Amino acid sequence: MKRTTLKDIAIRAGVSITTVSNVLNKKNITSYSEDKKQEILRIAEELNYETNLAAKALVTQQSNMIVVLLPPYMLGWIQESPFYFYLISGIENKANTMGLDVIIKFIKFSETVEELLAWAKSRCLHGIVVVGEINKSLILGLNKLDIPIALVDNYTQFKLKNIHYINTMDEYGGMLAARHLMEQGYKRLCILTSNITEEKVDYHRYQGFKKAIRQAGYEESLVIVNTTTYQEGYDISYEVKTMGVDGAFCTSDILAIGLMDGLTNLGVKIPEDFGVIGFDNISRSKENWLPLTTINQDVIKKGELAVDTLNNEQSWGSQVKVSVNLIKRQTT
Amino acid sequence: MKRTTLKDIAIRAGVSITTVSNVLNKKNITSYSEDKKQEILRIAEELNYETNLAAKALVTQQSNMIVVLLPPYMLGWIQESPFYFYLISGIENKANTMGLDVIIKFIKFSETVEELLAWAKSRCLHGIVVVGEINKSLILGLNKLDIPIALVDNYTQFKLKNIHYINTMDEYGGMLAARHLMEQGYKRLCILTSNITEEKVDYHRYQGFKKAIRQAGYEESLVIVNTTTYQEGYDISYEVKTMGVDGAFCTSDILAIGLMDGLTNLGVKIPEDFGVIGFDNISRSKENWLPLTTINQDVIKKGELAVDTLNNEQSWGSQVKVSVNLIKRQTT
DNA sequence: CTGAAAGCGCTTACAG
DNA sequence: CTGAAAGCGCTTACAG
Repeated sequence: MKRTTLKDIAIRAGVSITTVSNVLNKKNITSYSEDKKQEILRIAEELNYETNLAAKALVTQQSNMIVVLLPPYMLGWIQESPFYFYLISGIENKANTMGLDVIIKFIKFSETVEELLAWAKSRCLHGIVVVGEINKSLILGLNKLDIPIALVDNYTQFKLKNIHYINTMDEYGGMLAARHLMEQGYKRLCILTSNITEEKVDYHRYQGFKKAIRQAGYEESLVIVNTTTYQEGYDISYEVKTMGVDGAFCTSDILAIGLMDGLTNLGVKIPEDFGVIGFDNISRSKENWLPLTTINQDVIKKGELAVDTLNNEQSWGSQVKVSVNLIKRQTT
Repeated sequence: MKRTTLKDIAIRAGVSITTVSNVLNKKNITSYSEDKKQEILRIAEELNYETNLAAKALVTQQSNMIVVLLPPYMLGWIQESPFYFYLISGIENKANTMGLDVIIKFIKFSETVEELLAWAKSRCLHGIVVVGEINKSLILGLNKLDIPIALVDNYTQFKLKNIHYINTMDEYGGMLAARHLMEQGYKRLCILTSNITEEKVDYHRYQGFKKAIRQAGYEESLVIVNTTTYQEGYDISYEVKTMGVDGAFCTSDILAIGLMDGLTNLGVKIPEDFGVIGFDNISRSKENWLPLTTINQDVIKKGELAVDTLNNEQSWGSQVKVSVNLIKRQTT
């Protein structure tokens, strides 16, 4: 079953390939008679014509594909929540409305920057969405390809052509969390976070939390975990219990749930004796034996925004920030 | 920055494009002198050459891309677990080792079969992986494209060229669940499942469960839920409690966890008074306030197998079945 | 207003 | 052993 080409249609319609291409691509072209246009459309339909996108890509130098690059640590994390799946669905959804397809690529630990760049180059991508923290030289390398890049949840500060940032109001979220805990009467607060360096999302959540606490004249304790996972939260619960604090802000929901299960197991009553608040509002935070108070962010929207900014030259080097809000449930 | 082409290399090396193409593509071609080969490779490297995959696709009629098609109901489900994200990572991982890229596509409710077929046709796909239940006419339509299709967790029975099935040993898993419940001393068992029709995964889990129960001379009760979600499990718990049963097999882990939280909330003691077993072994079943006994399946492997079978003409129309095993935790 | 022709970058018979 | 040439299916100046 050979596929129909423009030539087939042209022959059948008794016109040139140029004409067929024009009619098919430029919906409101006026230079052809309505009759001729209808006839060509009819034949295309009849012959079941579909553009060969590879051919189109070759001549236009544009593949109509974007790629979502997921850093290696992501595979360990998806275990924790379908969070990034939502992000991807947002990306895919928006991309589709723009006639773009999305390739998904999990970066392997064994993959070198060069290999990745070679790959990206060969695909003539329309854009790249990078999720989370990623090798800086990779960003710089990708940037040399001269195609738009959207960095989601990434706090590097490249003020470059083609580079866009999509973030959450992490700092504000941290403040909301601190204020809520204080409002609920908790007095000795701690924050559980992963290693904090300036370029991490958790750092900004921590900064907001700290500011609000200090403003109120309180002190905060800092607890560093390796990764913000259920297991880490659970395992650290004994330490937290013995610290003499009565409230905790965890930089991810799954960490908060682990902590809360651990504390409960140690006989700590939540929310009576101890308040817990998370961040993200993953579905599990609601669907849990004790629904979790958390900071909500719209991750699907983040995905959509990422695709949007790709074509927006105005936003080169600048950050788009998605808003957050507090969702009070039963752990505070 | 114009990209390097074969022509650029050919000129620099003083050979023909054909020669360059041959050297670059056929690693162990012998017809050229080692010196010349090295020289061409060196120049390619120096000029930072990368194949233009669009051009290659055009001439070979093959894009080196596969697509993962996710049915519309999937978006509601991912909420429940990162289960399908794992599947995709398995697919992506295997595909990458074969030099294939994977496009991800969430089918929208508003999308017609025709639109989908038109899209698939235009992309010159190397293969299609379909996840879950999907419109039969879509399968048939895709099949007309004459490219390999792997159906994962799909129980239709098309014995056609290019059609492959990847399933789990669902029936056997159901049997394991029933036997385990009985061994643990539970006597009046029920199964919670979504609507059971022959072409659904849950149907087969139910069949296995029923068989084992009947073999043992017991009777089973059947509880139908709309979707196998946490909320449904939680909401049905009162009904289950009043049914006079002392054990339940839920066809998904998340449903089991919902049921168990609901029952616990009603004062039912698990596992003392009531046993619960799930299916899938999602990460949450382990990382839970009360770890869930469940039937484990290797979903990453399923993804890898799906890609594998794509190129295997032997398996047209036949089913590959991934094994399962019981994981005893604290709910039985 | 319409179409012949060049060209996108590659692969692959085929001729020398 | 090597390369000129055709061709994959499309778009787009440009000429008539």
